[in-house]
Amino acid sequence: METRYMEYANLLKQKELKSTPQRVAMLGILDRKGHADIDYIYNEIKKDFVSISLATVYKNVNTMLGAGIIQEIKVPYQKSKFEITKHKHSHFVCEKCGEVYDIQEPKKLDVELPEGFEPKEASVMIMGVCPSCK
Amino acid sequence: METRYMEYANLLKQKELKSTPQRVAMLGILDRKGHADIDYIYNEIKKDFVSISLATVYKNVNTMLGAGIIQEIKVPYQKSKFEITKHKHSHFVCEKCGEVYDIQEPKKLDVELPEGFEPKEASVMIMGVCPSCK
DNA sequence: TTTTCAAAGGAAAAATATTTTCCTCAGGTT
DNA sequence: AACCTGAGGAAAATATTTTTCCTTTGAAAA
Repeated sequence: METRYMEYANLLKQKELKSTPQRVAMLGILDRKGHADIDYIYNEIKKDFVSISLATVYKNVNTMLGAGIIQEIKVPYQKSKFEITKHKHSHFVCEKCGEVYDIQEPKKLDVELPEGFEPKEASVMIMGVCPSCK
Repeated sequence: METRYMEYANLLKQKELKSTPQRVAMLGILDRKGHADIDYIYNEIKKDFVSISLATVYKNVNTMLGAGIIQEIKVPYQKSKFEITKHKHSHFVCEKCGEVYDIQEPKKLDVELPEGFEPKEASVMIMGVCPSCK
């Protein structure tokens, strides 16, 4: 996965952020897990960076959110999860295990908006049971 | 609005919860505002119940959530808001003022789910600009 | 009505969660 | 190699939410 690390480093630099081992590791964790909350990221990264501070994880999450490198997903009944920004998509959340999955967004979505409402974008979330939990 | 208070009282009793003036007031605030976060509810209710504890607001929100009387709405970039449970609907969130509006849900929603995913329900949120902010 | 009792309210403390401060260190440029 | 700004770590400060403990009250029963 050497190449991946380089990708993350470049991604950070493109956004005018310093590429640090901690940030690269965080992106690696998010890439592998798909969707992770702060605690997951912190516990995972501690395996490689034993003395990393939780504050660093928070600070990097906020910085990378601000740069648009990652995005926050607010999930019902759970702490927010984060994912690396990619092509627009929707989410499926398993109500058994809580796992979040990316799914393709509906091709079209006709919502009836009252007069004067200007839609900019839509987000769709499906709750249900995932294959592993059936 | 006398009648409304009776409605709230009955609503609580139907769910086996004690009807207290504080709970009735909270429901009244939610009904009037539509969607409110903890701080809004607390600040509003303090006008009538000067010495109410923030803990009481939290406890009642959790209790009424558990009973299904109210529901939590996780809004991007904001603290969670709560609303009285009503017929199923979607939400429009104004990215300028943060206000949440109820809108009718899309008639149909065809999402392509990978094999093995069992959808139970969908939630749609539209971000955009509301009439007041245009 | 009065009595009764579990559940609710209030105050304060505790537990969680997140951000900030402050100082040292390191990434990336000169 | 030297420089400088931004990043990391530790700890403190804030913010948020829950719990504890004791008093009060809603509402059912007597």
